[in-house]
Amino acid sequence: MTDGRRSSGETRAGDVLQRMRLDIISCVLKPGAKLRFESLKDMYAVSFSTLREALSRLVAEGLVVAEGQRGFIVAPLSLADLLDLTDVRVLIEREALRLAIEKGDDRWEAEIIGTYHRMDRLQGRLGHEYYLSEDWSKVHGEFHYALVSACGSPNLLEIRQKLFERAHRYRRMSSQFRPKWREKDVEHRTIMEAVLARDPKRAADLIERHIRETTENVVEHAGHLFSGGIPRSGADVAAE
Amino acid sequence: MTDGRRSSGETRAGDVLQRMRLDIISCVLKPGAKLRFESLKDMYAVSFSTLREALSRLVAEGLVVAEGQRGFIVAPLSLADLLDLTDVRVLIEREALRLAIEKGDDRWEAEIIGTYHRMDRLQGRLGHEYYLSEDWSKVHGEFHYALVSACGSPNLLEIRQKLFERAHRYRRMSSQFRPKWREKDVEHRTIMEAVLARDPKRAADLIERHIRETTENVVEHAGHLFSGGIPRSGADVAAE
DNA sequence: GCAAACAATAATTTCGAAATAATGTTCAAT
DNA sequence: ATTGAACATTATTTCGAAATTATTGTTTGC
Repeated sequence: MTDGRRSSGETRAGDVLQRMRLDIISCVLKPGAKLRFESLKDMYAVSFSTLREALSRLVAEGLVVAEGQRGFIVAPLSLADLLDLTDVRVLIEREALRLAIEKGDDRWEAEIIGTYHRMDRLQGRLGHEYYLSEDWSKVHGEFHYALVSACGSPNLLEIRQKLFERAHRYRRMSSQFRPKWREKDVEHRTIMEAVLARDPKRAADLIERHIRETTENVVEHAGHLFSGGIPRSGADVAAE
Repeated sequence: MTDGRRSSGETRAGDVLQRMRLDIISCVLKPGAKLRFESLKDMYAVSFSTLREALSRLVAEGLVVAEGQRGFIVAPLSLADLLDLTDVRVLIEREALRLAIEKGDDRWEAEIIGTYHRMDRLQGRLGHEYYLSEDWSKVHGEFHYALVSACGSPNLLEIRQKLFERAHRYRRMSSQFRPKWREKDVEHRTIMEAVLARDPKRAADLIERHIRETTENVVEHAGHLFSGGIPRSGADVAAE
């Protein structure tokens, strides 16, 4: 074993999978970028087959695209995909939140309050550009997960998680253009309050607005980064 | 190349993936069964790595479960999973159908009528045990896909497809106990009529009933095949 | 007789070389 | 100058052996 930090019970391929997923979500590996095996082999210090396994799983997650027999690329971002993703996320998040509010117990409430607190404090510590921090993104993700975690549906949670991760790449695009993140902060608190007050309709409406406003932010501030209405990869643009 | 039938542009791993998926869905590979590499290597005539890639993708699709460093098993079926799957499918199918009815054009209508016709004729040819036929299952799947295909959301369609395939394994369980498939036949026609009449509410209600009744059928006729009512994985049980 | 430690076996997981497909280049013919 | 075929190069895909890890069976000490 070359890396002692590998968590027990995990295969090396699973380990690389997680690391690559984070790198794609955080755009270290850029959308549309070609994934050459030689580079990746150095980057993650594993062999062809192990890489291939990780890439294959990422394909099924929608973060990587397999191009026939021409290798793999990081799944491109496009306006069309963002808009579609947003609609599907709204559907899933609303339902998951509704169910969680219906079924959640004390422990669930505590987890929400806890993650919100951590997110809030970290935010204060990081200052006004907190949204650029990967640490904050992590806690932010945990907060949103906590909200719906009590929905009782493993399938819904799994689908939600994959969509959330894909959406993070778009969020990151707009974060570089300093959007109105202060408003987002208030939204998180408002959502939490509605959820803890067990108001499913209000909570669902708030989470929908939360998601849609973020999307609008991306379209407004970073929409010009997309080639057009047509979903095209960065590689395609570079090739012109 | 050992197999000339490999479709162009496809990798061998992708080919094995498809074949394994069909074998799992049709329960040639039985739920919970251990997937030993030696057997699979003979069965699909490929090497370790190629198999591993196909298995990895199936893990991400939820048809196979990776057990730490103890290999792979076919994803087990359980009552809890069936019930959860049913609820999520209802959510997705309703929305997809609503959108399709809103956006569908003439070509979409024609495709629905066409697949229904094929399904109906094949059924007549196959006689009263048509539901055991894999050919019929294929057309049946195409009919249900046709209904929602015009929804305009690639993400929704992809999620729906994966859930549909997973559900097929449960449908198959009950089909061996001769459920009331004749009623299903009438339902398909009724659903089609509601869809073509562009009645989203009625169509969504019908598709929901269609899905839920099939689930109830499975629970009633084949529920005893599940280990217990409690949703627990083999790993959880072993850990106690 | 039982349990723990150890050895033997059988499985999975990883590796890097070999095969295969895609891409880029040269060069002749129009 | 442009096209296209043949060749060279580069990258991916596949393979099977080697390393690692789990499982089974055996022995040893209590």
